[in-house]
Amino acid sequence: MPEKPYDHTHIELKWHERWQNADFYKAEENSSKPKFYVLEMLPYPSGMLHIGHIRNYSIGDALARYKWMQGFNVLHPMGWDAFGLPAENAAIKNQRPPREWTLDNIAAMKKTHRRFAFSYDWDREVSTCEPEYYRWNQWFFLKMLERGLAYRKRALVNWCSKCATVLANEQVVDGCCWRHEDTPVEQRALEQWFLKITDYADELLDDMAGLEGEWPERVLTMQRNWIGRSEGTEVDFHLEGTGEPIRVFTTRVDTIYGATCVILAPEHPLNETLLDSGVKAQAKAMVDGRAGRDPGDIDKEGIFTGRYAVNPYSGEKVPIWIANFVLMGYGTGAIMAVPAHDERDFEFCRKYGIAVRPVIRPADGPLAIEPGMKAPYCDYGIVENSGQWSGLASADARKQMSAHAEQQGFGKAAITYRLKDWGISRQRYWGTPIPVIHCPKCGVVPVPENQLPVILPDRIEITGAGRSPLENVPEFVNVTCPACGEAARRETDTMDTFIDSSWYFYRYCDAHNSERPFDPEKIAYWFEIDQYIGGVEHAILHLIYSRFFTKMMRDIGLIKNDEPARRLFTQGMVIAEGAKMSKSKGNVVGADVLADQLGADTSRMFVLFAAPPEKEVDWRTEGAEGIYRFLGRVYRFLTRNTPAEARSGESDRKVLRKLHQTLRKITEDFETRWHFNTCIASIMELVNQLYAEEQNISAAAMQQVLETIALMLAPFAPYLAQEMWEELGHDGPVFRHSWPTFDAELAKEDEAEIVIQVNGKLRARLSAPFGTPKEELEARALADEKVKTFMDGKQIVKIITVPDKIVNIVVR
RNA sequence: GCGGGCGUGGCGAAACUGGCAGACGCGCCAGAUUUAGGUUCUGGUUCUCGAAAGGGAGUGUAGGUUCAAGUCCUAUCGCCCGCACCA
Repeated sequence: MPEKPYDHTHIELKWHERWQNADFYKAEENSSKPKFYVLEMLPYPSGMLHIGHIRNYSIGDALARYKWMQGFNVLHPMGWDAFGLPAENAAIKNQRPPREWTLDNIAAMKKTHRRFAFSYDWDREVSTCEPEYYRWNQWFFLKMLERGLAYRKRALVNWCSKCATVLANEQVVDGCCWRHEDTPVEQRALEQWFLKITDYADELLDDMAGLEGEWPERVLTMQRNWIGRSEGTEVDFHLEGTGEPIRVFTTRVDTIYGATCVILAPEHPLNETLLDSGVKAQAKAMVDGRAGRDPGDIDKEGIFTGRYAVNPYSGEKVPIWIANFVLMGYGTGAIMAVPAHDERDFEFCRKYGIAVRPVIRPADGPLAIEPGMKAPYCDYGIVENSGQWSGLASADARKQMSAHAEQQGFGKAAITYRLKDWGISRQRYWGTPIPVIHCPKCGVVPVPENQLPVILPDRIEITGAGRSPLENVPEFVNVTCPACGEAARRETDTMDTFIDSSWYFYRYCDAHNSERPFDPEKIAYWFEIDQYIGGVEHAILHLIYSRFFTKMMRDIGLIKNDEPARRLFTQGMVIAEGAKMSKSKGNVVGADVLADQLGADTSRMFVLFAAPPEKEVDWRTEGAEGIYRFLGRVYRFLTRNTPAEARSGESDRKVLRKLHQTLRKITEDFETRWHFNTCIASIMELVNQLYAEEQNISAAAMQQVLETIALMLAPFAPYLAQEMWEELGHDGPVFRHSWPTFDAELAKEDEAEIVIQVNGKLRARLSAPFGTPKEELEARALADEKVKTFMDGKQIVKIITVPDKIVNIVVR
């Protein structure tokens, strides 16, 4: 048969239309099948088409198709995309989300998402921009409010002047906004809504033990650090004169006899009364000087307050300082400085001439007192010069001294977390409105459940003035109080969109439920997620929030699982122009162009071929032609060999062996490593061999090989695979066909190739049947002419033989 | 400073359990087809000595273990990521 040229545009358009119009790929759920849940992408309002996600698409996509062909029920949030239609498709490609939030852009976005949510044929979709999704976000909020898990307080918050909104701690990167990396975050005092994620700090930490081995170690470590649990003691020093307590937190109460001053954070509340106005200004300057700077670059600075505090253990009077290295956000915002045993305290006290007094000695040495010491001394050992605790080991002293503080009422053992409650108030237009009403008489009143969802007004003006644009919409703001009926104001803050992503994957299981967020029975069927795929960049934001939400939903009785995802895979990012490809940077052009020029199959497969999925890749398109060429080679080979011609078949054995070896490699890789780059390489090898043996393959073998190639390509290049499937005389979707099984016997080589080494260097090879005895292999090796020349005049010391593999002759 | 990871051709990479380093692709070189270019097909392509056969060296660097090391161990240099005055 004459071959046809590979016309990707024709093929992709043809199947695009067929897939869109028919209910070709309608989800099919069968309780007798195993389930498999792939999640690889967050439904950010603007995230759908994001190039940074092309790797997710490709990985999760290929995996989902494979699992589907294996006979699993697959729930895949991208709906039909999972079964063929890539996001880079022309039909939706122009709906790139707007970068600047103008009214027009928001209108466009709503349109995009409406279309996205309703246009495809899979009934599990959900869009976080939809009113129904607002309803359930708000419903969760009210549940948390009932349980005291949501609360409002005036707090110093992170503020990005470019976003004109508040940011969560997790959204502050190097002191700057995560979306504007050059804009230092300011601190402002505002009334804010918080979720009490700290209630779950211990559980979030402890349950990580069960994720060990299933989640990347790196992610678990990051979460542990983020939660930052540390055990210590809270102790009240007393302000000299008034006796007012100054509570400090320390992990080393055993060193308290070495405390030579107390240091407060510059924003510590006590400063209000402690400092005169000149010093207050200096304290303010300290706070400002710290913003947006790398802690390593900031010199320690302090100011003596002129006041003193009394050590409750020793009764000693020590000076009170304020210093820029003490953080209000951690512990109590006040510390005792023990310069002899802490590096930072040491540096500070040396600078300001404050006494350094060791109280710990090594277990096997004396207490060293060197006036000119250059560094803090001996971490753990025996406590000395510490009243009744002298002579105890550090650890014992810590316990006993904590207990003492509690008995005497001036302190207690305490656990401190770095994790803070999650500030969710945003002054944006596009988040879920927080469903409460502020009534002058009744205070904060929740919106009754039957009035949900509170939806956003259409007519708004974006001011960027640092107040929610909703405040300028009277018909939104002015309401009557649900409790007393008097005039009241609606809350104008909206929720952090990380709320959406914290539970969206549950909603995928039951997207059209109008009674509840989802049906618990459906969740019980699908959850936990078997395999979650996402970028490392979510290690502490999304992946802590969603774990928190899961535990919260369990506690309100909706679900049974403690954790959202059993296994997590973090894929590498796509880097362009030295930076992570991201929608806020706008450096996301490449893949669209590539898909236009070479097609969706090529761009998808190219990304998979570039590197293993956990690795970062630099986005570059040189080399994409290689993939295009390969797909063309496959297609041309197919079309000139269908129907297959009658030929000798003398290469059948060889070709089928290669076929089954390839199939084995891909099958095993899908089960374990997902190194699709090598899968694709092995298909290329197979095709190269087909070209070489083309004239000697029988018709039956040809048909079998081509069908198997179509099936093997289906996860990677769905359009071409589908086209091949049709050319080979099959109806229906190629994904409906089960994944082919490899035959280990057919994959086996006839003979083993034995490598002959002399002193570890390759000198010859020979072929021998599998299982040839050692002695025979050695005899044949020694008889080899080449080997003889290298042994010439030397003594054989020993011979190491690994059957079917290697003979190493050691000579001297 | 603490924690994690990575260093392999001109480039992306492969080598999964210690057993042939560089699969596969890009790029480059040559040949065939073509009026030519492009496409396609075939062959070559780590470095180095050699006309060739063939030899030698080679996985950041220096040691070590082993019959055998890209892979294991020790030290060291470089790069990347995360955390960080966290008391």
